[in-house]
This record gives sequence, C-alpha cells and structure tokens, in this order.
Amino acid sequence: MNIQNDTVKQGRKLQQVLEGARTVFLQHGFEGASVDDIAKSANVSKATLYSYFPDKRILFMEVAKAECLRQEEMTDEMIGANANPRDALTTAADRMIRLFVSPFGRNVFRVCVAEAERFPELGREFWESGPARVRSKMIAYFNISISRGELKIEDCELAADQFAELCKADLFSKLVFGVQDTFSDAEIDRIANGAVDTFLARYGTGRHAVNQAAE
Amino acid sequence: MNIQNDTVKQGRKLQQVLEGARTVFLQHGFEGASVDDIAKSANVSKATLYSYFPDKRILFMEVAKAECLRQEEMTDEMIGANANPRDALTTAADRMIRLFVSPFGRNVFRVCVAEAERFPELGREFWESGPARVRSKMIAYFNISISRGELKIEDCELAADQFAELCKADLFSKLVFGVQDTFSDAEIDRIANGAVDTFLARYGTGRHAVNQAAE
DNA sequence: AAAAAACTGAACTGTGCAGTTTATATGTCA
DNA sequence: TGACATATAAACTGCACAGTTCAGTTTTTT
Repeated sequence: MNIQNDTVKQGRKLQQVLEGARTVFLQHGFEGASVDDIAKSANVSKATLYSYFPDKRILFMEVAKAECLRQEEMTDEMIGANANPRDALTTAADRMIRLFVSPFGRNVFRVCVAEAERFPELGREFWESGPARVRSKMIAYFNISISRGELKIEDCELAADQFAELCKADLFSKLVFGVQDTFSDAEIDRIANGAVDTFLARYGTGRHAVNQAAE
Repeated sequence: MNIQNDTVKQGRKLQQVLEGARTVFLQHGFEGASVDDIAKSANVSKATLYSYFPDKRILFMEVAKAECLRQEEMTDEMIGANANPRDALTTAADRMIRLFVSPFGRNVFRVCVAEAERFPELGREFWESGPARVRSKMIAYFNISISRGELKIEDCELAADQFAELCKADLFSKLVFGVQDTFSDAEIDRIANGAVDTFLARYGTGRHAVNQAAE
C-alpha cells in the first residue's frame, strides 16, 4: 500500500517467498491459503518465511502492495492521446477489456472483493492504483479531444465511467459469476466496438462520430 | 438452487435458523461465519441447527437458494412495457441501481464472488436468477419498442448489457472496492439519467430520443 | 395427563492451521 | 580453522471451529 520499506528484512529468498505467496494468495484468497502451502509453493521452509514476515497478514499486504504497483504499470500506456477518437477509444477499450479479463485482473478483483471485510484498505488501494488512474487518463484525453472539437462532453467524469462500464458489457458479469471464463478475440471486439459506437453516439461530434450503419 | 424440497426436515425453528444463517453468511461469507455464531444469531441451540441441516455447506446452500428466489421476485416488475422509452428506461435504471446498491445486492454479490471457488454453482445460479432475467425482460421491452419505431437496435443482447453496465457507472466500482458505500438520490439520478441519455443517443429514434441539451 | 417430538446447553472430540522451537546443515568471511 | 549468519525439516503448542453426545426441559399431539 502506501508504506514503503517497512520492517521487511532483506535476504536471498525474499523474492521466492513473495512469488510463492502471490501464487497461492491470488488463487485461494487469504483464508484459503495456508502458510504451509505458501512455503511449499515458494520452496522455502516455514521458519524462513517467518524470518521475513512476522505474520500472515503482513505477508498478504506485501503481496497486495506489489500487485497494485504491477497494476499501475499496466495502466500506464493505455490511451494514445494523438489518434482520432474512434481509434484511440477502440485501442483503449481493447486494452481495458484484456486487462480485466486476464487471470491477473480476475484474481486481483476476486481477492479484493473477498477480503474487503478483513482488509478494508485493500479495495481502496486497488481502486486508486487501477480504475482511478485509468479514469484520470481518459479525462485528460477527453479534454484534449474536446478542445480539438472532436468530442462534446459536459460531465467528463461521468463519460469516463460510462466508457469503462461499456467495456464490461456482457463479459464482466459472466466472468465474475463463473458463467464463462475465456473469451475469443471476436467476443472482445464485439464489446469494444459496441462500447466505442455507443460512446461516440452520445459524445462524438461531426465526422469522427459513430458510423453505426457501417456495422 | 434448482432443487426444491430436498431432505430438509420441518419444525418450529426452521425459519429462525435460516434467518440467522442468512444474517451471518451475508455479512461474513462462508468461512467467516462460525456455526456457533449462526446458532446464537438465530437464538437456537447448535444441536437444533444440526437437526435441520446435516452440515454447514448445506445450510449455506439453502440460504443461497432462498436469496436467489428473493432476487427473482425483486426483478419481476422492473420494466413497465407501456411507457415511452425515456420514462421506461429511467424507471428501469433507477430500480436496477437501487437494487445493486442495497445492502442485499451488495452482500449477495460479495458472497458470490468470494465463494466462487468453493461453490462454483452459486455464481451461475445467482446470475440466472438476477442479471439474466433482467436482460430477458429488457430485450422483450426493446422488441416491443422497436416495433413501435421508438428504438432502433441491431444487437439487442448487447444493448441490454450496455444499458445494465451504464447503470453501474461510477457507483459500482466505488461500492465494490469500499471507496464509498452510501449514495444520495442525487447521485443515483445523475447515473440513471446519464445511462438513459447515452443509451438513447445510440439506440433512440426521432422524438423520443435524447434531449441532451436539456441537461 | 401421558406419550411423543422438538429443543436446550454444555461438555466433548477431532482437525486444521498459525506461529514457535529445536537440532542440524550450508555457506561466507576472517 | 572457527565464528557467524542464514536456511532447513520436523515436531510441537495453542486455538478456533465443525460436528457429536447426552441428560434434562419445553412444546405439541392425542
């Protein structure tokens, strides 16, 4: 989370421990992951594990912190600001969808929700290191595009949130509720294009707006 | 779930047990809920509890089944098919938002996600008794409205999913990640109206379409 | 009012797991 | 070589909790 070096000791096997913990925590959540399993998965003795991390909670938080950083990196190059709206938005939609459909996105999301009671901070940290950052970038892009006359938006925050949600159509709830867990490129394209079409129908102007008929 | 009467014995305190279990399970999930807590919350002895339900898992599934039924009832009168699109959709949006923002909606969602690994069926059952039903009703309404010339939609499934997602804008992720947990009527209206405006901008025709300027 | 069924509380068993301890091994620097 | 840090496996402690048992009480049925 926001803390940096903390009390975590240095040493040869630290990375091993973190990787093992990551694997097991993301797969089984906090309660579902036993420390013995983590030690085994990390090829490390339990005693060694406990020499790095005083208890299970702190190990979990360390993993969560790392995952949030990872997520920040992933959201970095999400929107290319120079393309025209349709291209820029299509690319952004595609990237957003592939992120939350990926095993990484799914697992992190599941753990956040599942552990919301035990680790209330976790959800917030995740939100800020992911969704909130994407939103800022979308808004920044909107403002550029508005000044070019390519978009017309009164409430940029709402527009950004709507776009993000449009990208989840169909896929997200099927994913979350385990109805379907892998999606073809065609399925992703359908949602991405649908999101862009709908978004531009509302917020586009003139020649860069929706070409609904072409579909 | 789909099973009906099963092996569950009758008796005075059955409802008490189920209500206690409901309270505790929805608040703490499966692992987080201890059978002693449930018995206490139900004002019932542990022995009584076990005389109704052979084990914790079955009790949990029984509660989940009941919640799915409850959800089905809640989604029943969601869309009034006779109003014009703007009114019908605004009402639908308002109801959908209030449902998933409610403690009920939040808890059920959280438990589904958290227990997805332990109870893979649960997510699917939930999805079918809630989101999927709402989608069917939306599509039915769309078809009526299309035949009246009020809407123009190529892919009704996509449109329904998009509408549902638009209703989640902003609210949903804040809720799920614990950034914010109560929302004013004004906040809800903003999202509901935004969803309808965007939806009609894409799928509306003629005079019932978006009055974006009036906002 | 007597018999049957449902319920209670409290003590008990067994298990899984977080965290500790110990005795031993390996590697590194002087 | 020896001193010190780091790692290991395995046994151990303590606790929380699912599920059982049972002697005794309350409620329902006839």
